[in-house]
Amino acid sequence: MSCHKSYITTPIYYVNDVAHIGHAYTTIIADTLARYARLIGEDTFFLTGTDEHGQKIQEAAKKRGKATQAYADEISAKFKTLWDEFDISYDKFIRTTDADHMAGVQKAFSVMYDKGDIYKDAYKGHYCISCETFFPETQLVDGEFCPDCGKSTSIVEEESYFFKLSAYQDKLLDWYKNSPDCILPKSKRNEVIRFVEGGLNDLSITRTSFDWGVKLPKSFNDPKHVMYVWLDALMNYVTALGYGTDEKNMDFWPARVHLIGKDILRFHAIYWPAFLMSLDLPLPKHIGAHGWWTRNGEKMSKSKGNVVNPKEVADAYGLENFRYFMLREVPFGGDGDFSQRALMDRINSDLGNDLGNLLNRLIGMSGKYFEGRVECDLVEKYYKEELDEVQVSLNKLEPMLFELQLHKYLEELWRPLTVANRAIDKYQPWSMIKEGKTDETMALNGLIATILAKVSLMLHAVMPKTTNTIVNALGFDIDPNSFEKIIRNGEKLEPFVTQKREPLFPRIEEQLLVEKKPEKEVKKESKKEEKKEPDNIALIGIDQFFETSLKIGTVVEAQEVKKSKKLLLLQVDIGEEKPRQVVAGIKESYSTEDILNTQVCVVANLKPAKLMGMKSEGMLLAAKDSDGLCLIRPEKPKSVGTPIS
RNA sequence: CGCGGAAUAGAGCAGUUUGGUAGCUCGUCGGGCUCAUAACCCGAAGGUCGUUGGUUCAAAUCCUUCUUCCGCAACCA
Repeated sequence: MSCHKSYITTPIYYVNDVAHIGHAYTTIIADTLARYARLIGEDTFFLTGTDEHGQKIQEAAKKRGKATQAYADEISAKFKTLWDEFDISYDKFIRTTDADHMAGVQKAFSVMYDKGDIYKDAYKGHYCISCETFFPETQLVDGEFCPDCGKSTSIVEEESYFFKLSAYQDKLLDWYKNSPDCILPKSKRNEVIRFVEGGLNDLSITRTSFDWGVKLPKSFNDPKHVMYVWLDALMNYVTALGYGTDEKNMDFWPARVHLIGKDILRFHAIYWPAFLMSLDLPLPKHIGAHGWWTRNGEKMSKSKGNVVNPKEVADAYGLENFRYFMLREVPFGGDGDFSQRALMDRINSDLGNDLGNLLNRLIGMSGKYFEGRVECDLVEKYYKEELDEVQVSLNKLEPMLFELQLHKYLEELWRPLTVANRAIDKYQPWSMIKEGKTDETMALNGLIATILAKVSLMLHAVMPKTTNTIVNALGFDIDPNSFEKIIRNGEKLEPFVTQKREPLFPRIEEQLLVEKKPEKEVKKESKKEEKKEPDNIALIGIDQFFETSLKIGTVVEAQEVKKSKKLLLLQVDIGEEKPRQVVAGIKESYSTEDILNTQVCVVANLKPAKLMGMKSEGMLLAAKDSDGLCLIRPEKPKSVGTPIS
């Protein structure tokens, strides 16, 4: 092995989320790699955990009337429990609220600062308080207003520490170019390269607007700052190994692979390596970004009620079957579709027919012809050709795994099963036994057993318990020792005796879970969810409501905005001298014909904003859910300029 | 013209670097077999390789036109 230490990570999951299939997918891929690494005898460290800092958590806890830490404890425990139920073999579950993590982050901050990569800036102007974001002069609307929310930006309001990300642009590009596999799949690497080539801005890495985070080291004597969530979160990958504290496991660094979802690619592929360079730490070998899961071809969303609950699926169909399905079904990096049909097909066809049934055939034949005895001594003598064919497939496997080509890995791993099933047909043991070819028949059973053993060993990382059940029937256990013997050294199986057993993968004839609820129920449910909202939103007085000027307007002109997916450029008459120009993000749901000469509700006293270079002097009221957007219109035509209240 | 990717059998995909008989999995149809979970094995049908033009003895592959889809960026007042 090229590296005898294997460090494998998942992201730390944000505790404001509920665990969904995406979390499960990342974690299962990582678990598979970790299990395989252990099986081949590598010293392995597998990390997962939770990200618990940030304003959102602080607010969420407050709303529920809980202490922030208590709230974080609660949700973090839910993730941990889920992974335990999912048989995830993590070596450490890190929490960003762990004392040694926080100490490590502070240490890193000092190191970066001493290196000159962090500077404090009183950032003159252009900080939007409500968006908590800085904007360069060029992006501001009319030289003052926030391009995001249109509110006035402030000049000296917020001070912040900055990380000199811009200084690492060339070094990052060198890394991408010199390490073709640093970001997988390759298409994502290209994306990152293009982005970095476009120029990097320095990164604001502290906040003063909330305090639920890691404080700066005491030596800075600057207590109002807490570290920004990405610096805090990303550092977990090394603090988990003892960075900045006992350094106990730092010899696992650099990571063999960071597994992530494609949504957080930029943080991992740009910020993280830059931080590491600043800390003079080596860079990870691979960053693997996987795609999304859809449900029956549709995007999953709460309002559609079609979110896949991984626990529910695992309970119904079997955890390891589900693992197999997720890894086999989609090419790494691509989006995958979850449907019970596809899952059932995989279980019945791949697992039941090809694998489980092969074990049954062996049990049947050995039972009928040899009272269950299976011996492998003569396998090579009679079936060399088949053994060689199997070996060709096995030899291809390992590189695929560490290149994250799990679907190809499993596809290739199934070839030996076909070799076995075909051999039975070809040599017809039921005829051989009648002809007195006892040795040949025994050897054929030995061949099947050998193939089952090898496939089980190579499948173990994906289906740990199931494969152990199989090899137990073949008289041994899966461990690094048996792996070494049977896979690496090609040793023969010891003689064993088979026993009848229930099929490993009973056929599934009907969907086990009730599919998507009827439309009406879904709507009810989403209404319920919406009802919850008011509890969380502060009440306002009527005066405050009247601060918003809403008016009826008629769209007198409408045209598409070129190069924009969402924007329409409208002229709306709201009873003033001239129609207002409004840039509305409704192109995906409304064409220019749909909206021309129709009436809409306009927010008339919004500060002007600039969108893709065009001035917008108002906004249209609309309701948006996952199915798209719907304008709010007067039920009957009203004269333009009519106030709404 | 912001950057990039993709379009191949009913479905999902490989093949394109380096032009030379279009392949895999599932599904469908036909046959075989009985050790086995209506499982297994063999065979067949099914594709003008998105569109236009070109280079070439020869194009899914190289160049060109257009169309559609998808990422990223931008943007959602």
